[in-house]
Amino acid sequence: MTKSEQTRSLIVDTALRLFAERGYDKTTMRAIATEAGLSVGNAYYYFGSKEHLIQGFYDRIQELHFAACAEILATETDFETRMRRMLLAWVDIAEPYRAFGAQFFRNAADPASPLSPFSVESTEVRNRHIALHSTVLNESTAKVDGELREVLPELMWLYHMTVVLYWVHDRSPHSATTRMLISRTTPLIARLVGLSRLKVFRTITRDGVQLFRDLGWFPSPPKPE
Amino acid sequence: MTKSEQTRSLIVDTALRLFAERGYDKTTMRAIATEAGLSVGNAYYYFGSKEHLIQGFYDRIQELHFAACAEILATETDFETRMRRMLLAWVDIAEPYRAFGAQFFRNAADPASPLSPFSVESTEVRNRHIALHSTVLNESTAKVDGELREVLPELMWLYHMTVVLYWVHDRSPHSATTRMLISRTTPLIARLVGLSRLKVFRTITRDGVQLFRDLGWFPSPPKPE
DNA sequence: GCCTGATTTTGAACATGTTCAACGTCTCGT
DNA sequence: ACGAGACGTTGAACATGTTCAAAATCAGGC
Repeated sequence: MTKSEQTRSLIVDTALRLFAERGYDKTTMRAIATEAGLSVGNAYYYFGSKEHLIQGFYDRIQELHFAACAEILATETDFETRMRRMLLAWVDIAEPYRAFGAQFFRNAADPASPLSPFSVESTEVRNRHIALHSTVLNESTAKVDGELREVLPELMWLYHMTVVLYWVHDRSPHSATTRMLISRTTPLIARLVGLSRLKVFRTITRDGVQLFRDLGWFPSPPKPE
Repeated sequence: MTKSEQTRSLIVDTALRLFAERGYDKTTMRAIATEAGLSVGNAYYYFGSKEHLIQGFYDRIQELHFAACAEILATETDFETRMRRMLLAWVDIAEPYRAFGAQFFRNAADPASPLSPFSVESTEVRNRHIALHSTVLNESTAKVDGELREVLPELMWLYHMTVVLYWVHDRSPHSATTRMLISRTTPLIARLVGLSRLKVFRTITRDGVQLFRDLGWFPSPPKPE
């Protein structure tokens, strides 16, 4: 690890600690710089803005989530169970950050922000996450309509994002309500996915998949600066 | 209209004009105050923050949208057509604000913000909007499963919010992609709603509706200050 | 008309994210 | 070892949302 990488880590560590202690808004760039033992300007040399520090939060969560999923996905084969446990694991991991996690999504919802899950800058993280959903699906025993199968991981990711949106609004202890949402929607989804092969559904499934394809991703993701 | 109301209107008018001219971020509170012919502090006497000015934007859009829908809903009886035209009317009306509309949703996504469509402060606007969706449904010829019918307007509103989320990311000319999304999802939804009465669907519909009810609205909406 | 309290208005001061010109340090070819 | 250019660092200055004590204005009672 180079000196420069060390400094980056140091800044992210300090920032996340302070965010956890006082919340995002209450943590000033001056405080972060001071705590990390460098000047304000120097922090800006490494991170273009305060928002960019949040990327460290995302990366950390994703890393922990992937590790937690490895166990689950190695032993479980039922589609619904895999998906449910994968999502619940995410909630477990994100739990400590919930208090100030909401602050982050203010930026995430801004299409112009590089932190938006739909942004070009997030492509790599997003694709890695979609790949995780692929694994959940492909190594399961689920029987899925052929056409749907191809886009299903992306749809599952969108479903995950919806759960996250719900989660940031969730004030219940231990994110209980979000957990309920997950435990009760995954069976519904699994059933719908199963039904996708029925004749009555065939045409509607096909139309839906075709529309999703025609839209590509989001209409025209923000250009990289 | 009292003097005080006039001043409020004046501020909102000035702000919206400047937002449209230069965008949200580029418009400073100082500029708004100067243009409106008052002091910065005075603007803060009427609006708690810059964000609060955005409420004026929402109100204006809703008013125009309701007016536009009146015509449509008076003549058309087909459910899918009513819903589609209602949504397309929204896009028409919001079009001029699209360039900076995205900025607004940064706040809307923050659960702590009174501007969030899910917030307690937005209850009235939200209910009025849900009532509009009720009208779209109830005065149409659509045949819907009884249980589903009760919650469908709320679900339609959530669908509308999803379209709006898509719209803020849309960079295509004349919001063409969003329009395509609308024109092609409404038939799917209408078909699904129709299918809701089929036997295969009955149980899944019932479970979905029950879950929606159990969740209440969002888990625990932010308390009013 | 004048007093009193409420309402409204002011602008300077403050907090904080961000920029930038200047300066230091490190690397590497000669 | 030296010079040059790249890389890293600094802190003061800037921009802008927000606050607040003071002043101005207004409304109503006498």
